[in-house]
Amino acid sequence: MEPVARVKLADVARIAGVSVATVSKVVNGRYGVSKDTMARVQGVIDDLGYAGNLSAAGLRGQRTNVLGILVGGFEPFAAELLKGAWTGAENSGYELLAHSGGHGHGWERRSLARLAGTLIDGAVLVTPTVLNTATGVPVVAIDPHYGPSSLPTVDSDNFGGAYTATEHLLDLGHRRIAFLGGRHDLDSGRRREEGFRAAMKAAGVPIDEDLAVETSYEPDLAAHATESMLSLPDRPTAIFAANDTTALAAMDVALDMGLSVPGDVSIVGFDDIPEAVAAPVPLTTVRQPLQAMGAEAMSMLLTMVRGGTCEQHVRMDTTLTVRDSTAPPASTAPPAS
Amino acid sequence: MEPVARVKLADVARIAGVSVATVSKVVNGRYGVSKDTMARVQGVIDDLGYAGNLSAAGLRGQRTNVLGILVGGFEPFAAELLKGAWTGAENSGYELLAHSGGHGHGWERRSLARLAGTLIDGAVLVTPTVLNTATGVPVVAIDPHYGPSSLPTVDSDNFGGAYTATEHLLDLGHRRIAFLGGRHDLDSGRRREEGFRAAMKAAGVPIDEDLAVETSYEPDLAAHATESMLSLPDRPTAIFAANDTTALAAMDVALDMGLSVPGDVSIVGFDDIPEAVAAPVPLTTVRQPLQAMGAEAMSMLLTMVRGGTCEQHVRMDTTLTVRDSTAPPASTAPPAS
DNA sequence: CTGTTAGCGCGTTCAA
DNA sequence: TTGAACGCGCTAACAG
Repeated sequence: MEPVARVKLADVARIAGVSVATVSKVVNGRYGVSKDTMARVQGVIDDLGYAGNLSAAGLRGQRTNVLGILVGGFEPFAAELLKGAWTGAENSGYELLAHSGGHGHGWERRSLARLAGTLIDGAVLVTPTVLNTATGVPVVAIDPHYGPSSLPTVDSDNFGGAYTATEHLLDLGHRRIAFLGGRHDLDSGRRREEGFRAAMKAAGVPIDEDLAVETSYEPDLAAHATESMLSLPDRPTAIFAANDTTALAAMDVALDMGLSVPGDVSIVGFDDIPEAVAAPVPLTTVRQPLQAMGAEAMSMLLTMVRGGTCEQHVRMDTTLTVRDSTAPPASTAPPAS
Repeated sequence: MEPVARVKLADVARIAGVSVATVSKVVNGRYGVSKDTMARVQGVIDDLGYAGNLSAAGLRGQRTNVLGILVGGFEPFAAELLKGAWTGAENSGYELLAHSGGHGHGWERRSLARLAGTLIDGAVLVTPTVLNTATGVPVVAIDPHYGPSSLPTVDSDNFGGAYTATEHLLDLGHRRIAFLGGRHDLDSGRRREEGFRAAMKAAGVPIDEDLAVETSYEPDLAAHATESMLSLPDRPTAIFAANDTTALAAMDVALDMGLSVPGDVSIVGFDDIPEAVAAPVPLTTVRQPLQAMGAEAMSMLLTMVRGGTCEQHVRMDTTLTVRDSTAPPASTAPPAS
């Protein structure tokens, strides 16, 4: 026994005394229905609270008027992009469907395959690493594997941001700087590391490779690495983490170890997620305009689904946002200017 | 000519030299396929990168292993709930689909009708005002129209939170307090107003009804109302807004008018969205544990889709979070203790 | 203007 | 162990 029968097109048709085709036309605002019939059918639709089944409509028709945002998970980074994408799609006539496809490798291709064409008319892909563009619907990538690719892409100046952040630490007098690297399978991750290394090199400061680790942006890995490094006899005086989540994990560890931030160790992050400013010690970080990036990607997608063409690559600026987690190293006098 | 053909079950079957039924069994791990066949089919699936179409599978089958979070829009409040719901669903074996159903009245019923049963096996409804439970799938409501209803519900102590916030302003010495009310069609909105009124009454401070307006949580309406009230000869010395979004809109207006916050006017919000702490003047607000609420709702939903029964009503505590947007009124000495 | 009909891609009988 | 056939709810041709 079905718990409750959902009302379907055929129910409306039966009660209104017309065929399903006619109801479909009314629902979709197609021409070829008399005013009378339309009114009667609409009345039944309202009475019954009928709303078309998205799966069925998508499976049969060509369009759904729904756009997708495909992410690995609803974490703070993706959530900011979501907010931006939503504002970018307001009054566009499209509904939004955000899909969290699980963490396994290749989720982006899988998500796309499962949704594209039938459920969504186009998609924004967040940090995709595998790009199989054979999907049949317009796709825009945010912060993908290989910077600008075959897909229209939105990213930010990761190299410049990392360079500036490292310079900031160097200017404060830090020399022993640890680097919590991100994901090497993302263009952004590699560029942040390049920016770090370039700034160190330009300052003539050698990098202790034991202090440069990769975390894949996993907070747990970052926490472990931080604990090891801060337990060293000659521990680093500063940590540059390739994203805020790992920076905050590092901060937690440092504080738990009884160290002062920034007194004993300075910490810089990357992204400027909302959690950065709300941290125990407000985090100095490289700001990416995440909401603007989401809105821009959505705007590009809208252009494409409407048949237009858009920029192949939009790069946003990053800005260093200095808060309370960075200061000169304790044992060092401020650098002579 | 189709742009690109998506790979479907039939393609896999053809290339593997078996029927679609066999491929379907392999995909869904059903019994009745020889090891050899299974391996060959799996190989083709991997080669082609096949992933089943969600619409078709949902339309035909009974379950999709996808849970929905239905919201009016991806704004900060909903985004926090999303983050929590995501953590609550990790390692559950379910994918998540967040749907932003547009702003029209009745979006929650419409969203549910379009997704439930075929696309999603259950749903978390965020601030629904119309609850037609005839959907056939388990549903959990967060912050609904009428507190605990026929649906399992998660909310927070809205009355107590508003009472405490008002007391805070009264304790600081404020007497002329404006109230930017929320949505009367939400239980939470009415309770916040009740809390405000109860605290004022308990303190013996009369409410100037001209200073108590409803904004429906619309920032524009809040901004207008604030501008009017702050232009009064005897303007209020404090504003209690029923949510952070309207509180921040009020703050913008006050600052734009050249007033000091909290020097000229104190402002208190409700929710503690991430934007509250990042505001020009960090906002004093009543904190709802939004992420915990999202996680709890998802956990209840998981229990239900797995056939269990869950609490009918979970109420979370609210806590006043004092930041920089509140202070004693300028012209008044601190109250004698 | 209205109704009949044929699938969209898949899961599930049931027969081979 | 495998495959053919049916139908989920809907849209789009086309026929009336």
